[in-house]
Amino acid sequence: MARNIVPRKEDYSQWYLDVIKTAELADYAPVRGCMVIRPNGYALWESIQGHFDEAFKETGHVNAYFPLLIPQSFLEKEAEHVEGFAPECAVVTHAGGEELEEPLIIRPTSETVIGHMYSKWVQSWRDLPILINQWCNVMRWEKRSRLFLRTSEFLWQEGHTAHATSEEAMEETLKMLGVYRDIMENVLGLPILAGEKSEGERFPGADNTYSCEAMMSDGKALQAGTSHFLGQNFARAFDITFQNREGELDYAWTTSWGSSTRLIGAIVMTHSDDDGLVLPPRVAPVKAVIIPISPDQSFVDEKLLPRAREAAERLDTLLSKRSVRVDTDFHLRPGDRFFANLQKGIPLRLELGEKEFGKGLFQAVRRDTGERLDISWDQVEERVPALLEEIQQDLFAKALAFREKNTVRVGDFGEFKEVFRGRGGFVEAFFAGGREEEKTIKEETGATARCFPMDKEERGTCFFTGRPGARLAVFARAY
RNA sequence: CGGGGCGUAGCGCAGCCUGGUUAGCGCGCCUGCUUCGGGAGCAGGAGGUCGGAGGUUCAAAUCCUCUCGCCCCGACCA
Repeated sequence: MARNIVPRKEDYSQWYLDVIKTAELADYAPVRGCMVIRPNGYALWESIQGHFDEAFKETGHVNAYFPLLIPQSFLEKEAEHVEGFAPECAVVTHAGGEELEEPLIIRPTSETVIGHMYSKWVQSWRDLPILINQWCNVMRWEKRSRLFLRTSEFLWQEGHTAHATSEEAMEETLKMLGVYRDIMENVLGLPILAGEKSEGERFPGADNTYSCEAMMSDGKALQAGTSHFLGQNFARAFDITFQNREGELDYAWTTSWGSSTRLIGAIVMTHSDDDGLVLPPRVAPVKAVIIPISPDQSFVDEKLLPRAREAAERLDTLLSKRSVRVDTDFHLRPGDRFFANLQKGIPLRLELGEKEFGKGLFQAVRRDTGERLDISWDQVEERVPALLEEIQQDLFAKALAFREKNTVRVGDFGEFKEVFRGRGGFVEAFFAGGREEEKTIKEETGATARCFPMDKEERGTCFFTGRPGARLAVFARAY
């Protein structure tokens, strides 16, 4: 058992912080609420980025970069938007030794600047659609921060598109939600509940918000990505107009969608255990580590290392570059070496000691289950990728089974409250309430409506208002 | 922003109430020897303006005032 990590059952949030610390994903920055993403954490982010970026480009989007500073007046152009973001904005009032004529907001999101630019770029229906994404940092001043889940500055990706018709914009909104879901499930191993947000949880300025909701191993929900149908709200505010085929002037329809470094928190809280980080192979920057081990250093240098390096090279060409590491931390004792690799979440360890060398094999140890199995040298190229794939599938299946086990359907508020008096999890219930009802529910139980899942388009009697024909919603306490 | 707690070595803490040698302990770190297939043992060593400022006093980590910061619990949030 790890002695530098508090067990999950004892103190979940301390466990979360300990896992991040021992895996060296991040550290606290000198500025309150900010974090330093350490090399291991950043490599993970780069891996996540790579998968998303590829998918965005596959679906016709291009990358661009818009400025960090936004004129304060821009934010004020969309009433709901400013109301939603003003409390958490950091404002630059001085620069060059003088007070600025107009304060500049450090972007909490970029709808406004991008809207401003789109109005310049769009004149005709021929200029549409515009499909732009940007990778950047944003700042939302948080009262209470937690590494990766909620920090004042975070890294993310924000897609901003403009379309000629409402239908096309809605199609885009849902398409990107699907892209998120696909990568989150198939690469990050996070079972996703994709659906529409309730009125109270909607993005400020959006007509409709859709989200990907994941369940963490403490039963709480985490919003892993959002996709917004902005209607013509921002087009009106920023005058994004175009002449349509009929020669009439019309407002464009826009969307925006984002996912952030919060995903790293989601990965940690979905797969990790009391020994530390566990990473799904497809997202793990290092997928396997070969550990040559022997008290006899000359045997290591002459026999084990060459064998380890050769296997690593063969696997690298098969998997992806630099995805198989050879552990050369010989200054550490064996136990330390095993633990160091274990706690960093590397999916597969391949141990190569004198015993294995004599038999012409590696002893493979799965990070997720601890299961050991021998792999002979000539089968490495076949069995390692297969094993990694198996781990990927198993992690997803395990997370999905956990979510299902912790999801219950309730029919009235009494049952509802009962669930959240206990361990929580996801609660399915028909719901027809609005902002006020959501507020009451949150006050009494701590739970909020996460989404109306798209896979479950059922109707029934609202558990709270008793109205008929209510949509099925999922409630949970959320991060 | 309200309620509670805490700032002493890289980390975790003791000492403070009742002021008085050179401010301790554990982990970590450094050096050496022995170990080495599952977080080693022994020996030696480095490391502190006790969060900051002011005050009381012959004397302050300790008492007083102010201040800054952090953590936890609530309200707000990707």
